Amino acid sequence: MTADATIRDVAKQAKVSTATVSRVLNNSPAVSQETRRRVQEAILRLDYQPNPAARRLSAGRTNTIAVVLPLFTLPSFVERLRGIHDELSINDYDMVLYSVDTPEQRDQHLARLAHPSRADGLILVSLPPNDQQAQRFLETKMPVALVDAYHPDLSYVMVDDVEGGYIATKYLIELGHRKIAYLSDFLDTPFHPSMRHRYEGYRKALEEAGIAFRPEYHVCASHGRDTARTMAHTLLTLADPPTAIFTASDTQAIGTMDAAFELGIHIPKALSVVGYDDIRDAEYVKLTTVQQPLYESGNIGAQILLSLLESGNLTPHEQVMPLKIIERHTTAAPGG
Amino acid sequence: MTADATIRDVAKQAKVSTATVSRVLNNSPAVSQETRRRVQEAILRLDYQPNPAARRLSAGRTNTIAVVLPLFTLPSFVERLRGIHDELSINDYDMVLYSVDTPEQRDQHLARLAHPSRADGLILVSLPPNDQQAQRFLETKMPVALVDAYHPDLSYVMVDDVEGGYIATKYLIELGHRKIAYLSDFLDTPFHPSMRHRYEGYRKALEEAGIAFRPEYHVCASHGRDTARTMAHTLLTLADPPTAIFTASDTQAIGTMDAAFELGIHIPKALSVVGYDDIRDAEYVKLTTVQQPLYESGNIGAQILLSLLESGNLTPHEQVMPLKIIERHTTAAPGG
DNA sequence: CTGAAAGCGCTAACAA
DNA sequence: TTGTTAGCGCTTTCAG
Repeated sequence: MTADATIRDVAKQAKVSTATVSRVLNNSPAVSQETRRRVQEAILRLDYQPNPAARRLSAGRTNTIAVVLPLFTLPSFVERLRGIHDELSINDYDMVLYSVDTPEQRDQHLARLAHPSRADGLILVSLPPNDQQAQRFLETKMPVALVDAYHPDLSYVMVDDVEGGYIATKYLIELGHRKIAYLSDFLDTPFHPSMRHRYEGYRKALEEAGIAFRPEYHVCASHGRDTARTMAHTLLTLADPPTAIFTASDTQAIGTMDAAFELGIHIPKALSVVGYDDIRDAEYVKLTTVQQPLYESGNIGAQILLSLLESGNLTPHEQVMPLKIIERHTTAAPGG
Repeated sequence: MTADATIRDVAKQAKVSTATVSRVLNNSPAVSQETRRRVQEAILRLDYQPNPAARRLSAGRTNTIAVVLPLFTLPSFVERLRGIHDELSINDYDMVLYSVDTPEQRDQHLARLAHPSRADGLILVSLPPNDQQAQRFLETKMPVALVDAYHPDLSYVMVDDVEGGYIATKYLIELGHRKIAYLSDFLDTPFHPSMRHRYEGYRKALEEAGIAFRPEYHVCASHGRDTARTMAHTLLTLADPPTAIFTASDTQAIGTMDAAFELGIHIPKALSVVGYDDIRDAEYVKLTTVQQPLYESGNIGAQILLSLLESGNLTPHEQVMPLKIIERHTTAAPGG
């Protein structure tokens, strides 16, 4: 009742050796029914629980997966995390969380976590490692799965953001729009190559439709509803304003809607807006947007990692998740 | 470069004993400058990292805090979790997450986690343990902090929901309302005594102002925007409808706004609405609501737990966090 | 200030 | 099928 029972106490109680108790603990088939029963009874009676630290030290595996992700204030992280958690939990792995806010923190955590004594595997969410780090993982044989991040040498589950930019723009084109602007974050931000990809998709769809790209139709701003409002304002007060605006995020789409409202521009009659992400607010404001499977991405990332662990084989798995347009009420044919 | 360096390798390299390396690792003052330097150099050269499992086993502490919380799909959990994470991270504790969806899962996790070999301490978020579980924690001397949950024998950080119901109602009364309805979840749900508390606060404010409670002004529904809309509808089509509705959550407030919109009832001119929680959407829809400090609650919960660990003393700390009304645009004087 | 040595609680050969 | 035993890598007396 006081000090915790150890494997020795159980052995004594069941009148067997600790090795046998260990066998029962690990479901070894090489134990007779009767012995197994006695041991289990002793375990129950003593309320025995194996000491995880001892187990880890002895067995050389931690039964722990480290999950590293930035901020986790964005709704998308939560959903991804849930997907990861559920899969790990089913497979009886502990999930340790490391949140990263700066590149230095990222480097520091990744360096520490590259040691196999820390975790059996790593999941990096929205956090592409650099080449040196990837190399390190390979050298230390640390299994890694990237979720919403990419590195050529590692397993990943991602969305094709070029495709995302493409389908959003194409959707607008098919609606009849020709004057389509793109409002985004700055294209080359440290953690987010996706920003550039979406832009490329936008350009590609335009080109395919034979619509000339107009530089004044592409504006960048740091992320946020207010800055987006400002940028949208300049877009909408252009001499020849766009009839549709595609934004790199729902937050920016909402800022764009604010600007349209201020200027008395009716959505979707006079302006179509397409966002990206399908955050919760998107539903509330009836925003047409590009949706990616968040929960699934995390879940599949965890599955990939576990399969890596099981096979002991580090051949990278690559999984591209589908993206789709969710049509709501912020888009219509131009002038319609 | 291949197999991980151990403390012995470092000792050899630095030409000292493993005990000395251990001392350096643990910042023991009993090491000479020169020796310390040599050891640190060896550590660097070998890229040595102490094996956490070995450390835990030997030292008898895990350097890990387990955080148990339900669902974690609600935005409030994320904020609380961030608060917890930041504090633990600063103090160099690992945070292991357990998500709980059913009472059985809760019981199972809590039983396992009550063993000191699992974690140095526990934080339960929005998850009140039952008496037996609390008793267990006390017996096993497992330090526990409750965040947004209450048990008389354990440390906790909470909000006073009676107070919350009270200030919301009183705010409406001071605005001049006399016909104030309350729309809530069912009062007695397993994990949420807060529902009943808010109701009590509502009753108390009414009584204090000499306003008779009208049973038809109190409606309950399972949580959700749509069911809230339905219930608000019945409230608003009463022969003598309320001029203000206080809801037990922002989601329900938004459902209430939906109903008012359908019925052509202007907010705030013809109807005032006050929510509870201050979720992100609340800001978007300009909802007046009762706000509680989410990040801080988690942060302080972690602080309390760490102080429990340090002092080795399990005297419960009790922390009540302030609640406040955030005035936005869904409230006004009646008929105003 | 430093080292030798005894564990921490478990697993996994290896024997029997 | 079961037991004996040697570690896993570290911390911590206890001597010196």
